[in-house]
Amino acid sequence: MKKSARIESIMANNVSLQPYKGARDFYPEDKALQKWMFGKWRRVVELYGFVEMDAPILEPTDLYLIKGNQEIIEEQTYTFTDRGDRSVTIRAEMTPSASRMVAGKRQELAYPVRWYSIPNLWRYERMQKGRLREFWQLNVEMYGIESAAAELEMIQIVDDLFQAFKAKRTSYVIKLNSRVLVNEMLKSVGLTGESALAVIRLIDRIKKLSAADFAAQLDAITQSKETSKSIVKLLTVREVSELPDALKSIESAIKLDKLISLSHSLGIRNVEFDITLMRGFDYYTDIVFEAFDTDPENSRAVLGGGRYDGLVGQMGVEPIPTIGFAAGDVVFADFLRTHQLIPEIQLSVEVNVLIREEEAAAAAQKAASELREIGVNVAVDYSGRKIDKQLKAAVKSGVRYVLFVGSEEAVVELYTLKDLKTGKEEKHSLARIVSIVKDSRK
RNA sequence: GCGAUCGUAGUUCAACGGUUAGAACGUCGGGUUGUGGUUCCGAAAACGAGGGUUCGAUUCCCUUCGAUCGCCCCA
Repeated sequence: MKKSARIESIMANNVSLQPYKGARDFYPEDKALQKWMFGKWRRVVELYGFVEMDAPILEPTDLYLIKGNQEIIEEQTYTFTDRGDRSVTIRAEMTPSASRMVAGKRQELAYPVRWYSIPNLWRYERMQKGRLREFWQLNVEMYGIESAAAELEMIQIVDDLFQAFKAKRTSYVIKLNSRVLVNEMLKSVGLTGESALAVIRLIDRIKKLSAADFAAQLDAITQSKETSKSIVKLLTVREVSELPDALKSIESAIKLDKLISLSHSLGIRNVEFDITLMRGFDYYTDIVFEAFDTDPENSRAVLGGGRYDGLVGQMGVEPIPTIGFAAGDVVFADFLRTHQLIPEIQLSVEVNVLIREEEAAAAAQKAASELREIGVNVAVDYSGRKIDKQLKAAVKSGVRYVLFVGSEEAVVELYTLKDLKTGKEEKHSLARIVSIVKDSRK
């Protein structure tokens, strides 16, 4: 058999030890951190009755196209043709898959449906802080509730997600807005359709622009200094109550105001109205929200979402009111790091068995087996190195306990257990060792 | 897609248009030390890749790959 030129070239040059661009290798300590973070996410949403679901990592490209934005699909996703000549896309978000699944079983689901997932997603992007090509996302979606009770629950969950990591409320802020309100606001100054959309996209970037640049670009869209002026003035509003009467009396504005005051009364004081909050996609139908790190180090939204009542209906079935949000693992971890909320994380090995001399190998093996039977995670060092080397390696691995097994210990069935955290070591029976290790788990 | 900055042992850094590109920490082996520490001895280990200029390139130039940050976009 002949090797291809490509394989030969790869072998001559060695394969790269780097992970693919924008993707990460998860060494055990990285994976442990991820598991820890996801574990807390799961705990929070499950407390609210959300259940975990999942979907294929590959979907027909069509599924993503129904949302309309063809440009994004073409430029920002991994899309290719499979061997059966079908166009497929690696999932870049979870919402379409979840909507598809809801639509598919819409008659038999128990509403309200509360689903969550932590999928890995792929987007063909240029990297910058908080943005990679492969990332994980906590997706939380509730189907079938039209009232603002759903919005309030989402805000509570968002807050709890931060609270679960002991974040201070001064370190993050939850911003709220309404797309209906924004549309009405633009309509009130005579903007609709394309130009309204253009203004929305411009407002979305307002924090990146100087006041002069913003005004200039706004003028270019509105073609009227008067209109621009009114918009700029409206954008300075900080409270719903400061809006003009015609705007603050619309249903969405009232709902927004109520949501904010209810959140405050629940102790979530860091919820605020932000009329410049837009979110990139156009499918939001009313309330939108985002949570930000108050440290300017992390400028991207930690999470974001809103109400998109139209999405399930786009699968060709009756529409189902839906609200949801997603939190990215990269930005969330950045937030935790910035505020020093990541503790030292233990790997899953609990005991390292060190063998004093070759003759004790069988005894060590037996001790390890007995511990495993009772559910203790045990690794045995078979290297045959001197005991100090074995101990050093154990320390380096981060394991909490080491168990010394030599021929003498094997005879009396008392082993020396050393707690590497406290430095204490004592001789114990295996039964006693099990209870010590289990106690240490808390 | 565009722009800026940057690529030297595992890591953090050094040097240099010209012999074997240095160090620290880390790693591995060994000695001392009762089992992490101390200390001593020894070893492995790098110019991201490909072109070009040059007598000679790790150094200068180009391309490419990668990293970081920003723009665009951000589901």
